[in-house]
Amino acid sequence: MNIGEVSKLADVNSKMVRRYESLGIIPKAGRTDAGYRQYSQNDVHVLRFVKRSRELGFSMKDIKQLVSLWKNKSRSSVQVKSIATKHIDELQKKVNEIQAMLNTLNHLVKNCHGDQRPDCPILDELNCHHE
Amino acid sequence: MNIGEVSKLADVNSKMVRRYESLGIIPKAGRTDAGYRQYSQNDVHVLRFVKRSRELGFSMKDIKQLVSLWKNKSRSSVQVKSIATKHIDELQKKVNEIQAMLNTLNHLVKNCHGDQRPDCPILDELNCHHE
DNA sequence: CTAAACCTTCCCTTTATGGTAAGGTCAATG
DNA sequence: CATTGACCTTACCATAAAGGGAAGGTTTAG
Repeated sequence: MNIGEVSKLADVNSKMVRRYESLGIIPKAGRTDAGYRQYSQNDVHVLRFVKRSRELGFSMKDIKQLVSLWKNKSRSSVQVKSIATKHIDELQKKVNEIQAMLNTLNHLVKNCHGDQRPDCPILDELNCHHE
Repeated sequence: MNIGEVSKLADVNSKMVRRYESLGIIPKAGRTDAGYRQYSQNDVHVLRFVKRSRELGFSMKDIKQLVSLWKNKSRSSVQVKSIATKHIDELQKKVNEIQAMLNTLNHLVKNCHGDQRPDCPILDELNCHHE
């Protein structure tokens, strides 16, 4: 099948299919005489794996490794687990950072009357009185 | 003072000082005959405001508006509040997304024995059995 | 044969933060 | 005076992920 069909079946934009190929995440597709990429049902399978990994926030770099491990039947699960654990740590760190911002912002917004008057605790805080 | 000093005082990389200028977040600095940018204590103040805003995760676009409102003494606090509220919504949405990823990932990792054996619930999940 | 639908590669855009290169300026020191 | 080192300038490149759009070749249906 052509790239358009594999793209539809895997629900991955064809632009991204080409990109995954250029990044080495999926193997280089065979070509017709005219240069059109050709795909099989198995490629749909791989692309869905990639898509699901992206939905879980894995980086392209991690996904490349995950696909490789997935294909390698003699892998050890500890390798996979360590990639996932590292990713969890990064996500947790990001959540903590954003949550800290939210705590501050929610506090500021609660104290801002939000009317036509110019005085504003939000700007006051940004103004770094505390430094 | 030169860009190096204002950069140190505001704790903003001089690269970023130039960038903020090019984005119109801070006014264009005056120049010496040799072309060196010149800054005053007030510029330190503005840069600290920008830095604090970045720490709270505001986008450059938002910060441009916030600085403008901050300087405009006839602003109404409702304008500031609406920028902050929109930002809170975006951050909250991001936290929810990441938290959903974390829930899934934590579950998967808990069920993966993580040893030398090849069978791995993490890869099984990514494999989209459920679709 | 032509027009639509599909494919190709290449460059551009976004967001924020920098690295690096190539070169001009300034101040201190020998 | 000349050199050296610290500082400044602009300009281009890189990151990460997902595409938009151009310019052009191919295929298929009418």
